[in-house]
Amino acid sequence: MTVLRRQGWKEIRDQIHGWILDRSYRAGDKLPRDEDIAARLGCARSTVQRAMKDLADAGIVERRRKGGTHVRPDPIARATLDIPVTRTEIEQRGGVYGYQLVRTQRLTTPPVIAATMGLTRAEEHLRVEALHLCDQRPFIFEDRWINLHNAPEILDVDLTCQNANEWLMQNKPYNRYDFRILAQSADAEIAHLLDVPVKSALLVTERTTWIDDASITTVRAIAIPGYQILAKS
Amino acid sequence: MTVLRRQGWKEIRDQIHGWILDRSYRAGDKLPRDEDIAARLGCARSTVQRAMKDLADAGIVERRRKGGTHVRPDPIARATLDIPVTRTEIEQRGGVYGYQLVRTQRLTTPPVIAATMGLTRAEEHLRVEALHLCDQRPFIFEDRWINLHNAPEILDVDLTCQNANEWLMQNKPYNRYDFRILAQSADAEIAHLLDVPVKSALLVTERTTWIDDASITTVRAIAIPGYQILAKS
DNA sequence: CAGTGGTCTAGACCACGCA
DNA sequence: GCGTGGTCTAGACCACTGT
Repeated sequence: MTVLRRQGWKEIRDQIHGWILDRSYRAGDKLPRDEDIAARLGCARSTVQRAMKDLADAGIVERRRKGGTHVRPDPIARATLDIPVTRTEIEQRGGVYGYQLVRTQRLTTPPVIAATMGLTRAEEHLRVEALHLCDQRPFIFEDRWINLHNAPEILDVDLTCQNANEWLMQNKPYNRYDFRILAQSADAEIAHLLDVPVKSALLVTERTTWIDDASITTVRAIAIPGYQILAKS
Repeated sequence: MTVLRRQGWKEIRDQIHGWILDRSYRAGDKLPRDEDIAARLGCARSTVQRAMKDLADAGIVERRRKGGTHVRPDPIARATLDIPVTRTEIEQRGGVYGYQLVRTQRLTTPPVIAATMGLTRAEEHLRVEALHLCDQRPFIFEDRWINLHNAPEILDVDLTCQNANEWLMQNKPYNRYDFRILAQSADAEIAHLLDVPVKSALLVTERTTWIDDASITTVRAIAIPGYQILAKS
C-alpha cells in the first residue's frame, strides 16, 4: 500500500489495482471515497475518477452513488472483441481475399428472423448467401437478410461483384447491434459449400444491426474448422 | 447537421455520430477540431473529448495527434463480452449449480500448455478436470492447469468440494489475460462426460491468466450443445 | 436528507507526429 | 516548429440511492 508519485491516471489506476492485488482490500471491501484517495495519492479527484472508471469497466470494482466503491467479489472477465471486416481479416493473415455470391432471393421474413430483428410484423427482405474466400478456398459462408424497408437501395447494387457487408458499412452505418457466438455441426449443404466433412464443428457468429429501432440486416457467418476468435485483456 | 442543446456528453456524442449517420461526414472525412466542435455545440472542449473517446473506442472514428479526427472507413464492430463465473451464469438462468471433480494430477507442462502460458521452461502444474452442473446435468467441462510455482497454495485446497476457479478468483487475482473462442467436435470421452452424442459441435473457450509475467492458470471450458455467448453493443 | 459518484467547465501544460 | 489530441486541475453543481 505504498504511495508513489508522478505520471498519469494509469499510474493511479495501477496503484489502486495494486491495493487489491496485494490484498490490502479484498473481495467485497469498500474502498475510500474518491476524494480521500485523491488526497492520499496527491492528485485531483477527477483523476481518481478516471482511474476508477477504468477499473469499473474492467469489472474489477463496482461503484454506486452513495454506496461508494467496492471490490467486486466475482470479478467479471470482460473481453473486448474486434470483429473486423472479413476482407481485412483475411488480408491480415496474409491471404488473398475472394468473394463469391451463392444466391439472392426476395422474401418476407420467416418468424425466426423477424424475432431476431425485433420486427412486429413480417417485412420484405433480400436474402443474400455468399462465400468469403481465402486464397481461393472457402473461409466463411454468410447467410444475410437485409431489410428492404430500411435499406431499399441494396436492390441497385450488383452483389455478384460487390460484397453486401461492405456496401452496407459504407452506406448504412448502424448505431446498435447484437451479437452471438455458437457452435454448429456442418450439415450436408454447409459441408459442401465450405468443402469440409459433414458433421465438422463450425464456429458461427450471428449479428444484427439497427439504426435506432429500424433493423438493417441480420447475418449468420459460418466459419471453417480451426477458425478462432481472439480477445485481448 | 442540426445543433441542439442541454444534457451531457452522450448528447454530444450522439450529435457527432448523427453527422456521420446522416452523411454530413463520410468514411475517411476529417472532422473539425475538438475546440471548434465545442464552440459549435456550446460545451467545453473536454466534453467533446469524452464524446470522441467513446466514438473512438467504439471504432467509429480514429484520432491522431496533429492529424485530427477522421471517420473510420471500415468501422470495426467492437463487442464487449462479459464472461461470468459459471456458478453465477447458471444461477442467472434459474438453474441450480453443481460441481463435480473428475480428476487431479501433478504434472510438468506438456509443450502445448507451456507455449500457451508463455513458459520458457517446463514447470510443475496441477491439472484439474471438473464438471459444472446445471440442475444435476453436465453443463460445462473444464480442463485446467494451475502453475504450482506461482500458486502453490492450491495444493492445500480440497478441490472435491471447492471449485478451483472460485478459489483462484478469491486468492489469485490476475491483471492480464488472454482469451480464445473456438468450436470442437465431441470425442468419445467428452461426449461421455457431458452426456451428449459423439461428434456434437461444442463451443470451447480457452483462457489464460497472469499476474504480470507470472502465469497462474490456463483453462479450456467445453460447453454443452446449444450454449451461446452473447455480446452487447 | 445527506453522502457519494457522475458530469461539466475553463484553463493550463504536455506529447506526439506531420511539415 | 506547431497544431492537434491527451491529460491534469480546482471547483462547482447534479443525480442517484441508502439511511
